[in-house]
Amino acid sequence: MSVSLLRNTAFLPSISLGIQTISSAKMRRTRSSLNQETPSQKNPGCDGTGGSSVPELRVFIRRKRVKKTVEVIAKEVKEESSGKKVMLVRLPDIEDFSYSKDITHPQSTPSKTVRLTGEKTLPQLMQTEIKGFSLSDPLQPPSNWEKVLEGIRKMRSAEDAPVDSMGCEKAGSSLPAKERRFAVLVSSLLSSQTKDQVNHGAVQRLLQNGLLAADAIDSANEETIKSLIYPVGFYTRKASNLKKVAKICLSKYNGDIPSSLEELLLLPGIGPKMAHLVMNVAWENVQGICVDTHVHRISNRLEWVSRPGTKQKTRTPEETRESLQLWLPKEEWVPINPLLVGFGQTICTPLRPRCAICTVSDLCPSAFKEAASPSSTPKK
DNA sequence: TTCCCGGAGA
DNA sequence: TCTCCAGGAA
Repeated sequence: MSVSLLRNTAFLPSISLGIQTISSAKMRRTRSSLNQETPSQKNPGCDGTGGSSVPELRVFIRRKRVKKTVEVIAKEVKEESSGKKVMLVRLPDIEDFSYSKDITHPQSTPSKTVRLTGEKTLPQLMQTEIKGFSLSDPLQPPSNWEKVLEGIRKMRSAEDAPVDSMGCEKAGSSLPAKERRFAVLVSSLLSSQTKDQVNHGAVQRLLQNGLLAADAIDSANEETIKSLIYPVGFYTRKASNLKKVAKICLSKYNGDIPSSLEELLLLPGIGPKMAHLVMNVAWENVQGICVDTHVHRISNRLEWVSRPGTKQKTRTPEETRESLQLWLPKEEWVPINPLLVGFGQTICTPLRPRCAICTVSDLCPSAFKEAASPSSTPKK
């Protein structure tokens, strides 16, 4: 729930804050590492309830890329007319506001997106924030990220990786819009856990056999589909998923594909990575960064992402996506995937990365920390 | 966390 | 011959 809220509000003009509870000890560490006074220290007379029952929250404002650690000075639980219980918290120096957090589902604790319940407009909130908190500690993008990206771009333009020519965005590019979208969906479904060249061949065979449309797949024999898509990874399961997806597209979307992230995720065999890819490519609607294993690995090696409130590496591609989206400018959300995938296939490989031939190794915190490849030439 | 599949590369 | 890759599902 919090995730979809976050997605829906992150780039709208509505006021949306990310808040996560962190422990007092962690908070103290954060503070001392930043060597700064807290807002409550500046304003000790606040009428907070104090005591250990008041959680400390980390607050950041997405649109301004500002992150500050503050203490909550008051907390109360209110029940709304709908029956939903909401925790209202008050933050120091922003006394006009309260922030609410849905506590009806207490199991979803680590990271919350909450809505402002006050009546201030966004510019007014910004003024308050800027007045209340110094901007000396904004949620900064990682240092030199633009240099790193530029360096990777240059390395990538110098050679070809499989992703350059075989990506799913090429699927059915000559088809009418609806068929093209379905082709993108099929290509995405098949391409997961599969070398791109293999996937490309499978999509071509489906196309040549007139099986790149929902109705055709729905009426086709599963064994036929299976033999056509072989040897993509997990072809048995994918043939079965393809049939199910075709049936759903036919019955619910008139042969077209779902146009929202949430509906795409309901399709069997479509997870977060592919759902974002399909939104980007088929609908040209960027809902989030398409994070696969390469983007996940490289973002962590560069220390571009971390688990919320910590410096630890992210553990899943989804965590990486959320962390990356906090600072990466939206115009980079689409290009970052092919860029890092290609880089990850040729140079920043999972095993024995080729740091010796990487031109941004001097900017990479992880350079030369893993066993290097005996060969200095990248594989194709 | 483990399994799924087939191919690539150590 | 063995290990690794790759994303989703259970």
